[in-house]
Amino acid sequence: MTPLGNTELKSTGQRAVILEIIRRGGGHLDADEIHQRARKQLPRLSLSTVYRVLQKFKENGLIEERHLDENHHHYEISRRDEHHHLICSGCGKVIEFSLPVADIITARIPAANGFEIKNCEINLSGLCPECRQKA
Amino acid sequence: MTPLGNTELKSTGQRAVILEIIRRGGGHLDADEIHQRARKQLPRLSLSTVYRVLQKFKENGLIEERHLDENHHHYEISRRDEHHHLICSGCGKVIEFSLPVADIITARIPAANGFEIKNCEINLSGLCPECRQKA
DNA sequence: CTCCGTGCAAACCTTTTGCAGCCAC
DNA sequence: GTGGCTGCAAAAGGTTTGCACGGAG
Repeated sequence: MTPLGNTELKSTGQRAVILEIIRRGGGHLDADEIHQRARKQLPRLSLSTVYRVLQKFKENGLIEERHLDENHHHYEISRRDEHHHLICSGCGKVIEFSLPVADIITARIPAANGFEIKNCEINLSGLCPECRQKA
Repeated sequence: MTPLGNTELKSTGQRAVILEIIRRGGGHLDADEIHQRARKQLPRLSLSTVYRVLQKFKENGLIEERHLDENHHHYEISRRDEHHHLICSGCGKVIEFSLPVADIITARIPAANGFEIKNCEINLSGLCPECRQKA
């Protein structure tokens, strides 16, 4: 098999399946969901392999780890744009949006002067219009 | 003993000690650190009590839960202003700053229209000027 | 042939829960 | 006196690790 992306990772069936699932997953799958979906094709795939593969993918920049809630890690394919997620605590709907938060902070916060922001993640939750109406 | 704040919580020695530790803690203690510090005054205090007290304090708005890293919950005394944390991954230094992110998003993101943002937390990490120089 | 990758089981760590006794109100 | 609070121990849930085997390069 050909290598995964431009990485030095060995290309295996498990990795191909997992990467494809993440790609198709719309971006908000946790390890357990990935495992369950992957098992349909690879019934003997173990959860620890999923975790190890996710770790490797992350190290190699193929995917990014998100923390949409405080209990799980979620994974999505790496993208260029800085984007964030707004989650409805009523129905679980996820709204994605772009906002250069790091730039805004650098520009507006004197205390952040000279600080090199490497990682920026926003966790937002609230109620979407539909759920507000119900409440 | 007098009630804690204006809440309906029963006032106990354990709660007073824990609240005082959080107050003095500069705002970034996790449950285990709180437990260890509290034990100096209450050697028999159990970790589960710490968790239960934190839960109660949170429900009653006395403290807020933060997620400065993905592995632990951190706690700080509730404040009025929307403020966030910039963490140096080199030395662990925490820079606090105010920024009405929720307002910025509401104003700039059409997709967020009608969404009621209840909770907003930013996780930022990077390198402070000193650590940048060392690297 | 050599390592890296994998499955399995067990360990780990933070957080939660069940239960019996205790204390603030 | 009663219901909430506490300590202890055990469980839960997500994630990591040790080990021996197997497969990619």
